[in-house]
This record gives sequence, structure tokens and C-alpha cells, in this order.
Amino acid sequence: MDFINRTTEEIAADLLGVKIIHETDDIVYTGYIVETEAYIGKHDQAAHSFNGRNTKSVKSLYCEGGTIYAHSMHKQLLINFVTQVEGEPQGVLIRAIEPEHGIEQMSLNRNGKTGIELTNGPGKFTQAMQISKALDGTKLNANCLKIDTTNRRYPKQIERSARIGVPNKGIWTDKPLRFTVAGHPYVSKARKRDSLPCAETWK
DNA sequence: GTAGAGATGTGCT
DNA sequence: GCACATCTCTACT
Repeated sequence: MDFINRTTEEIAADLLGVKIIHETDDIVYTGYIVETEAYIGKHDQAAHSFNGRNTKSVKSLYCEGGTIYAHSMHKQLLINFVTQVEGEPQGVLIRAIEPEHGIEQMSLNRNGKTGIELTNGPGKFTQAMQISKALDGTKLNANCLKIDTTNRRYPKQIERSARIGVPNKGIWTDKPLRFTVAGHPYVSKARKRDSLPCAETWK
């Protein structure tokens, strides 16, 4: 996976279907990415790095591509993969996954929830997979959080739409920087009548 | 199942 | 104090 020599939008689209792996002491969680959002650094009013903002909490965004940026929000934890070269603060937010291994433990982590409620939101899948803020600033595949681009899947169809939870940000509110696997039931805010069985959304 | 309000913690101002 | 890249619950269809 090349996190540097492509635009952040291309990377966000290519991450759909990639296998994400989190190894803990007791169990290994895996799943497939089904929803991402691109944040385009200094020019993007919705990005934490807008206008070159560089405070302690966003400094991971300024690292080189492949670094993990973890940000807490309303008691939740959100995970981004940093893109581009060092000093260019762009990244891809991981919003939802289809769980594969460790589902029973995910259900316990999620207070007994089952089905799509396990991982169909950015704060939900981090809770289900027990991802911790300690990963902020570390690199992908260097520690317990990894991606597998060999045993990955490929979406039949990719859908673009405006990003979620980004109001009043001028033209950036409506920009189609959100990428989803078309029809996938684990995509956040999806209507159930619009979704297909998981197996039918992959090539 | 859907829509809307309230609850929350962290970090910046 | 306030703004948030959110979640959950309640009330209603």
C-alpha cells in the first residue's frame, strides 16, 4: 500500500476492502474496511490540520504516510491513516468495517450488541476492536495494528458522498470525499432497505 | 425503523 | 467555557 505517491482521495478509495488486523494479548481481531473519508490537510476546513494548525494533539498528522493518527471525540476514539510526505497533514479516516475474526469478543466489548451495530461507525469499530489511543503516532504494521493488502477484497462498486458530521464548512461540507462499498450493510447511517448481503458487495 | 435530543470527555481559547 | 470527524436512547410510525 503506497501512502505517499498518490492523492489522498485515491488512497481512501483503495483502502476499501483492505483487511485490518488488531492483535491483543488474548485475541486477534480482523475485519474489512467498508467506509473511509479523506481529509485534505491545510486547505480543508473540516480537517483538524486546517490552515496549518499544528497543536500537540494533531502532530501525528504531520508525520509521513503510514502513520496512525488517533483522535478522541465525545468519549470515542477515531482512527486515521496518515497520507503524503512528512509535513503535509493529510489523512484518511476509517469509519466502518465488516468484522471477520473475534466477533464474539467484539460483542462483549460493545456491551452485548450484535450484527451491524458492532462496527458500523467510527467510534464503534474502535471500541469493538479494543483499539487504544496509545497507537497515536505509531506506524501501521509496526505494532499491533496492521493492514493486509494481499488477502484483501475488492468492492464491486464504490460510492462517493459528502462526509458525515461536517456542517458549516463552506464548499468542504458538500465535497464528495466519503468513500463507501456500495450497498454494504456495515456502512454507517445506511438505510437497511438499501443494503445488500455482504457477499454481494465484493468482486 | 426512523428521527431527534441529550449525554459525554478532551483539548483549545 | 465551548466546540467537536459521535453514540445511545426515547418516542413515534
